[in-house]
Amino acid sequence: MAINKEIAAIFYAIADLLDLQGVEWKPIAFRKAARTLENYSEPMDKIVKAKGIKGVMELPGIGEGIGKKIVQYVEEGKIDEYEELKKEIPAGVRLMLNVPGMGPKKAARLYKELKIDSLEKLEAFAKEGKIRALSGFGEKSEQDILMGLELVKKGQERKLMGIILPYARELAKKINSIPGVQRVELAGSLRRRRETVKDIDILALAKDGKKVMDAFVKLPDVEKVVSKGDTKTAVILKMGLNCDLRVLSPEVYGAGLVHFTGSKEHNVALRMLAIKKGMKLDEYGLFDNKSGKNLACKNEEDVYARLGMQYIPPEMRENTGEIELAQQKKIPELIGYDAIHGDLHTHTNWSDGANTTEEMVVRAVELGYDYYAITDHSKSDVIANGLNEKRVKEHFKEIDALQKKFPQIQLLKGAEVAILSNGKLDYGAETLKEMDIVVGSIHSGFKTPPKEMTKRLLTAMENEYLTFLGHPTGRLLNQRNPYEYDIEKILETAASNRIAVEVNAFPSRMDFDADHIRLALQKKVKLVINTDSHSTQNLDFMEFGIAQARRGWAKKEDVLNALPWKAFQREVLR
DNA sequence: GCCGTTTTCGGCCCGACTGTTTTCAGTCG
Ligand SMILES: Nc1nc2c(ncn2[C@H]2C[C@H](O)[C@@H](COP(=O)(O)OP(=O)(O)OP(=O)(O)O)O2)c(=O)[nH]1
Ligand SMILES: [Mg+2]
Ligand SMILES: [Mg+2]
Ligand SMILES: [Zn+2]
Repeated sequence: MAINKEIAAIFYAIADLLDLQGVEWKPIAFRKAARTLENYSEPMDKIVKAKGIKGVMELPGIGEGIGKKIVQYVEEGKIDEYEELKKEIPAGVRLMLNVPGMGPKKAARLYKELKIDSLEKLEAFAKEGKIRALSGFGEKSEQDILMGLELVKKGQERKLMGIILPYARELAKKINSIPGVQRVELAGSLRRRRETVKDIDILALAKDGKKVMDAFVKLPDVEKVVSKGDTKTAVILKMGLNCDLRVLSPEVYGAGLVHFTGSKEHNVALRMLAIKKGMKLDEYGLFDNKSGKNLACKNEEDVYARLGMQYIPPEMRENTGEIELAQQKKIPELIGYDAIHGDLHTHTNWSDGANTTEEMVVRAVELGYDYYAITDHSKSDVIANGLNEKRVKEHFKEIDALQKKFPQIQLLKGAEVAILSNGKLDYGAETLKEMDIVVGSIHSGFKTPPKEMTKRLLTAMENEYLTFLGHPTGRLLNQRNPYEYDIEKILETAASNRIAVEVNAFPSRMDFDADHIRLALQKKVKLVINTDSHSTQNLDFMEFGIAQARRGWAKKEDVLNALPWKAFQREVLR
């Protein structure tokens, strides 16, 4: 897992360095391989050990050349070509690529012709007006570089989708009320519901693009205009993110939305498919090469259909096999956004939640849930004000009383029980047996070596009371890496012990991720989708968890809390 | 460097916007 990310990072670096050397095509190949590794949930060392180079060459975009490099990294912890490239090009030159507007061609020229090999030198040269001496560079280029350097210093990290989506919806409404705008859609990674987003991409349909753009850049949300045309405008928003607005004519809604939803890799794959079929695909339509006729542009369905494919839901558009599935008409019926009947991982102010149990239950009733589990922290999670056995009993008495008051919802007693370092659960059987839902979570010892961590989880999964593993990799987006263990082994055990795994919808968690979900489903492990709410507002996070499950190609049947109460009771509670 | 029911060689997505340009390369989405 971590090793895949390590190798991917090296491949991205190799791609950049080759780009700087003006090498053609190879950078694309290395980036494609890097992306394959990032999305692959089995660690490369395991594959190499089991099947050698043949094993890695089965993966898309990985052939003999790149395969050998993976094997070398697994065996020696380094890759020769990368070591060579690093000697040829100073690290600072690659960093210069982070400056917006600075690509490999410009960076290479600044390095070759002015010996600029660091961000500091770049700044100094720009300030002193020494860059304009180069043909093709001018005063404006120097200003752009200086402004770009400021952005690099700020260091923009990707933002949490769950935080940005509500804001983006509001912004979309404002754009929708610009005169002449007929329709607005969120696009890009937001529409695909990636767990993090770099920017907000919005598609607007209107006849007169220029008018819309003029009004758009005057919105109070806009801090600064980066570029502005009649059909494409990029701005920096006051809230800190960039926003790309694309305005297209309503007739090309479908082709435009396919294009602007992406992913890039999905688009490229679709376009190559079109080429094979004697057509051309862009944001204005799918065109027949011979007649030049626009064959499909109105709806997304039309575009896919004309390419011989089923409609592909946005959450699946990552070019990780969905195109082949759509060609075989085997796109799964993904779990719907209204399919969840109960939240199974929630907190109250008995531990570290902000609201009372009753306030949480009231909101759960409002959300229309059939059942609702209250799962506060266990005693070892002291910072989270975890409950000892005595307080658990008291809390459960309160829940019994609330059940009488709210007969329209089935309240489930539970706990998010710490999995201790020895793998034992934080409560004994006499406490656990009183519970309907037992969430097993790791909240300590994240750096435990993989072998021990695997054993720890296996021990926990021996516990007959365990219902599911909570936030199963423990990652915190932008903050903490996943803890490492043998995921395949754990999933196989989960399947045989009938223990589910969670898709945690909390915006900074979103854990499992899409690739782990797909692996879990391959192993016939059931999912539960929960908010891990610490307040009544948090209960609205459910849609993000469902999105994540859809990104992992989950169907309703794969998700335990998509079962209506009676079936849930029969199949899950014991 | 990868890949193949039209290819084992010769392709590899395609268009918008900008700056420095007299006709377009570079970057980006
Ligand atoms: N055909 C094509 N489409 C692209 C390319 N780059 C981007 N797009 C399309 C698909 C993207 O989803 C969409 C928005 O671009 P972004 O750079 O904002 O990427 P995206 O939103 O997918 O991810 P992000 O979270 O912003 O990094 O534009 C490209 O190189 N070719
Ligand atoms: Mg985007
Ligand atoms: Mg964008
Ligand atoms: Zn929790």
